[in-house]
Amino acid sequence: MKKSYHHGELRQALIDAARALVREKGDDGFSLSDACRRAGVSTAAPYRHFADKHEILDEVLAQGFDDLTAGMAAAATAEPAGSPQRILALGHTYLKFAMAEPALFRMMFGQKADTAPDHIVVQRGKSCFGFVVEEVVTFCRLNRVQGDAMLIALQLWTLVHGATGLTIDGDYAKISDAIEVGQILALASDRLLFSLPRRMDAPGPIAGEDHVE
Amino acid sequence: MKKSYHHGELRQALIDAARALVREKGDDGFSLSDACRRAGVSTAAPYRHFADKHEILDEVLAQGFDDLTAGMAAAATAEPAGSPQRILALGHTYLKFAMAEPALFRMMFGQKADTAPDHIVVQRGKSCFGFVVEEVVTFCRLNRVQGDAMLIALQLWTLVHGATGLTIDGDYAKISDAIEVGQILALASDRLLFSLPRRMDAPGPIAGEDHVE
DNA sequence: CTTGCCATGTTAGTAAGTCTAACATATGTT
DNA sequence: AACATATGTTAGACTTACTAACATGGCAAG
Repeated sequence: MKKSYHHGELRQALIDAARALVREKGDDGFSLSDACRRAGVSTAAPYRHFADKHEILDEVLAQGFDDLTAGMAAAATAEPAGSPQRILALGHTYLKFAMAEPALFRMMFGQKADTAPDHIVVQRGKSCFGFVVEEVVTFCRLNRVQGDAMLIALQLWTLVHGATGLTIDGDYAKISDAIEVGQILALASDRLLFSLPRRMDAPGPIAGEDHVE
Repeated sequence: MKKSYHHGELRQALIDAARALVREKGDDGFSLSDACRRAGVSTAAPYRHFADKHEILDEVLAQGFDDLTAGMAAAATAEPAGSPQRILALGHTYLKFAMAEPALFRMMFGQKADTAPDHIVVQRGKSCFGFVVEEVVTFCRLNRVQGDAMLIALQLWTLVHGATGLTIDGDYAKISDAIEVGQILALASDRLLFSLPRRMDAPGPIAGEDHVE
C-alpha cells in the first residue's frame, strides 16, 4: 500500500519513531532526520506538525510520563492497600521503567528549561508524582503514621530517583560491580518508612508493624 | 600581546573555554566551534590536542571531579571527625557544586558509555566516591555503628544524588515551589544515619547520640 | 648563525543536521 | 467540477564535527 504523497498518520508515526530512536541511540544520538527516514518522509515534513525538534520530543516525554504513571498504578493494585510492599512496588516500577528506556527517563526528568507550569511535560510529571503522593497518603493513614505524607513521599522519591539515576548512568557499576541497587533501596526505604512516629491513640491495624528487622 | 600563530597554551585554554561554555549554555548547548572562537583559534586547531570533542569534555569532567572531591575534603575538615555534621557537610557540598554548575554535574554522572575502568573520568569518579566512603567508615568507627560502612555510604550517596538531580533539573520546582531540598535531605539522612544498630560492648564517645529528635 | 625538522597553527572542504521558503499534490467542501 | 487547504516535496541557508593539505615558527644539530 503506497501512500503516494500523504502519509496520513505522520504525526503519530514521527512520535513513535522518535521514541524508538531515543531508546536505540540515546537522547543525544537522536536526530530528526533519522525519524524522517524511518517514517519514510522528507526532512521537511515534520514541520507541518511540529514547530521544531524539541516539540516532538515533548510529546514523547509526555507519553513516557503516562506510561510510567500507568505502570506504577498497575503495580500498586497488585499489592494490598496500605502495605509497605505497595509502596516498594512503586519504586521498583520506577526503576524498571528507567532501565528499559534510560534515555527517555533522563530526558523526562532533565528538562531544565520547561519551567512553564502549563507545559505539557510539566503537567504529566505533576500528575505522575501526584499519584505517588496519594499512595503514600493512604499508607500513612492506614498505618497511623504521624507526619506530613507529602514530605515522606518526597524522601522516598528522592531516594528512588537517586538509585535510578546512578543505575542507568552506570555510576554504581563504575564504583564496583558488586553493588546491588535492590539492596540499597530495600535498606534505605525500610528506614524511611518504618522509623516513623505513630499515633497510638486509636485502634486499628498497623500494617507496617510486622516488617523484617 | 598578539600570539601571531602559535597560541602556546591552547590545550588548557580550550579546556577552560569548554567548561565555561558548558556552564553558560548547558551540556547540549556547547559546541567546539564556540570554544575555538573564545580561544581565538580556528575550528581545526583543537584536533592537534584532542582526538575529538568528547576528549575535551573528558578533561573537563575529570577536572570537575577533582574540584568536587577537593570541595568535599575542605568542607569535611571544617567539622570534627566522626560528627554527623561532617557527613552532612559532604552532601551539602555535593549539592552546592551541582547547583553552581548543573550541566557539568549532569555530564560527570551521566557518561553512560564510559565503562572502561581505566578511563580518566571513571578513575576520578571512583576516587571521589572513595573519599566519601572513607569519611563514612570513620564515622561508623567513631560511633561504634554496626554494619557495612560501604553500604551506608551508598545509601547516603543515593539519597544526596537523587536530591541533587531533582533540584538542578527543576523537578522539585515543577511539583511545588514550597519544597525545601535541605529539609528533605536533613530528615532522610537523619534516619539513614541514626537508626543504625550500635555496638555497645565497648567504651568511648558516641558522637551521634546527641542529635536532634 | 643557519638549516631543517616537526609541533602547532591555518584554510578549504565534506558530510550531517536543523530549519525555511517555494513549490506540488491530494482531499474534501461547496 | 473547482478551489482552498492540509500536507507533502525539493532546494538551499546555516551550523557543526571532523579531515586533508598547506603554512609558520620554535628549537636542535651542525
